[in-house]
Amino acid sequence: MKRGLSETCYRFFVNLANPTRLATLEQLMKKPMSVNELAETLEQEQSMVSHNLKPLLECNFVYIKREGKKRVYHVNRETVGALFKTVENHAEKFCPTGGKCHLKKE
Amino acid sequence: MKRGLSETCYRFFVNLANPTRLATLEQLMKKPMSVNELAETLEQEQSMVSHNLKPLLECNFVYIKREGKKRVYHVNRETVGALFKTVENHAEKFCPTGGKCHLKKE
DNA sequence: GCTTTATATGAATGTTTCTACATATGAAAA
DNA sequence: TTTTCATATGTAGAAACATTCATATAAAGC
Repeated sequence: MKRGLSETCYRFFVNLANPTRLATLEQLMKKPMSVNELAETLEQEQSMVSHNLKPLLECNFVYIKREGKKRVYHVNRETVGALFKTVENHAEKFCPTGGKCHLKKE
Repeated sequence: MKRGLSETCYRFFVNLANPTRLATLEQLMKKPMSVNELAETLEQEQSMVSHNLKPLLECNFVYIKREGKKRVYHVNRETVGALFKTVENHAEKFCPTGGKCHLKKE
């Protein structure tokens, strides 16, 4: 198959196409957090959060700063901010349901 | 799990996290095309292209204009252009491999 | 050096998603 | 109104992913 930019895009979007990782990014947009803080906030197990932080880190959607024993995760605002803005705009303008189309699934 | 905007984002990104669909969008950024034209360009089967156009259509990443017997697909430039720009920028600035990290997989 | 705390990793399981092939639909042309 | 062209849909098997629980690592404080 012909692949240009889209080959780069693929890993990028695969990484984002996960509810835990998206929720993680969303929380980190509010403020930087440690793994356990994230686990509490997201109401997920710590191992789950760790597993999902790994690919986010590899693609530099997040980065770490050590603080004592903790590893505080920060979001890459430039990229993630732009993405979220694009999604919001798209949902507003192009989704008749205002981005709630996933509810169809039920 | 806590979900806000990220719930909207999820379907959005799941839709994009597919090589055929991304390649489709990439080609449609060059020019509008019919299904068979896309199939040829992408070197994929027509049924495969159709299958993958469906979710893109549902989320309004693309839209159709009839032309005779053909259904010509157009890309939503506002959204897809913004996304591709964000990915390109991210790859340039934040990916040490220039977005070629997927090659690691081999 | 030992213990504790914080985080990461491994592996098994179940679920989702992709792909391919076969077939159906539907509009236009004849 | 039959044929043909263009596209869409159904479905089964394979592949990829997510999730969970168990366990490993690694740094900090003692």
